[in-house]
Amino acid sequence: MRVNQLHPWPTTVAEAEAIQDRLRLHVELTGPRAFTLVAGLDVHYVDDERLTAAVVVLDAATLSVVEQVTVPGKAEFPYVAGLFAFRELPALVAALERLTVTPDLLVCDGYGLAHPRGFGLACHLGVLTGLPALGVGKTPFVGAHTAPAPERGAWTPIVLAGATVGRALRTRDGVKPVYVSQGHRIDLETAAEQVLRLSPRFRLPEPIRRADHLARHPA
DNA sequence: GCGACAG
DNA sequence: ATCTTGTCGC
Repeated sequence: MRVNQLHPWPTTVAEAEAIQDRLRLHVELTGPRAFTLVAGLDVHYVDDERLTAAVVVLDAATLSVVEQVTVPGKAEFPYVAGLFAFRELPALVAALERLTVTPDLLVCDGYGLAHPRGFGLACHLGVLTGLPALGVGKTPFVGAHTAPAPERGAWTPIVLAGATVGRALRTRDGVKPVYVSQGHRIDLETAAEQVLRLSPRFRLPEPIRRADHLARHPA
């Protein structure tokens, strides 16, 4: 698939934050409610410099693999919480560009709106590609929330500065929740619904599990 | 001011 | 992210 050209790459924290503040204005919080091709994205670090980006496209109805791609790369920015996307974005974009199919939805490993400046990795990837995107975090990051009930499907809002920016969502009975937030062109209800539907068996959505596995064991 | 801080 | 054992439960 085709991805818009990357903006000039930041060298400093201030430049990176300025890019987030500018691109944030392009985020759309509503979009399609159903999808046919869902992509999971993840990165595995070989060492402090080198990494492997993986994208796996699944049939949304059957969860079977339609296409998968890995791309070697390097971390393009130091790790700074809140600027995490700048490490992995170039490699993830390169992987997306190698896809012969265009997914309907990007399921990203990390946050979207639930971010200090409201522009996490899922928003960034969504805006660059123009595709609906959502973020799934494994640990709480920003905002306040209470623990959801222990049953699969239970959820509580994540609130930041008085606004709801995501949901703590239980995808398995008695297992730690995941943290869902909107990336681009999707509403929160749909994002949470998709994460639950894509996680029929394990805590993490199948697209992310597949991408994680592929990134660790490149083809 | 200090510590904590998505992956 | 990663370094890491055994243990419990499906």
